[in-house]
Order: sequence, then C-alpha cells, then structure tokens
Amino acid sequence: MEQSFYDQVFELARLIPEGRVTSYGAIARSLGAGGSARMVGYAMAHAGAADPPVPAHRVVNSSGLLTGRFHFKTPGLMQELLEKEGVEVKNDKVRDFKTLLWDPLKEL
DNA sequence: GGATTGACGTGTC
DNA sequence: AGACACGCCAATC
Repeated sequence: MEQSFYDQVFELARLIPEGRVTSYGAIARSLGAGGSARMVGYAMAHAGAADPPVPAHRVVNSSGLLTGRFHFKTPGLMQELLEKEGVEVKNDKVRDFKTLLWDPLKEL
C-alpha cells in the first residue's frame, strides 16, 4: 500500500531532532505538497493513533505558535514537552523559533 | 461521490 | 498591531 500523506508527514515529523521545531508549511513543502500545509496539520491530528508515536509537539505553525496544543492529551502538554527538550516557550509560542526551526529541505 | 473540514499561510484592512 | 478573508488540497462522512 502506498503511504498516504498522513504517513509521509508522520515519518518526516519523527525525523525532527530534539530541541528543534518545524512548521507545517516546511513539512508540506518538503513532501512536495507546497501549499497544502493544512494537510500536514490535519495529519498530525491523527498522529495520536500513529505508531511509533509522532513528536507532534515539535511541529508548530509558521509563527512558532503552538496552535495544536489543544489537541494533545492535555493542553499545556505541548509546551511542557518542548521546554523539557530545551525549547523556550513563551505565551504559547516558541522563542527563537527562527533559530530552532528545523527545515527538512535544508537540514535533510 | 459531492460536500465538509481542517494542529496552515500569506495578504489585506 | 490585531482582526479578517481567501486560497490549497487531501482525507473523511
């Protein structure tokens, strides 16, 4: 079976190193999806049922905002995990997002 | 199989 | 600076 966009997103998301974050748009482009950044987020919503689990907390929107924190088991868990990995989160947004941004197109 | 739906992105007001 | 609008595109119902 060919992998759906979901699986592609999941795999790429799992490649995100600790202490790093990436944006939905970056992932989408990396997959050749271009403007279908929403599909990436949509896929991440199903990440909860993915195996192995997907570090969705390392994926934020282009502003570094933790948009999907509410989708986690508990809101705030996302920030918790990020801070645990050394990512500074302030007001639901990643600090130095630009610096911590892990671009698959460049890093990979 | 058409309509709805988004963890988005960028631009405009 | 904040709020609003439109575009994209695949998966789900």
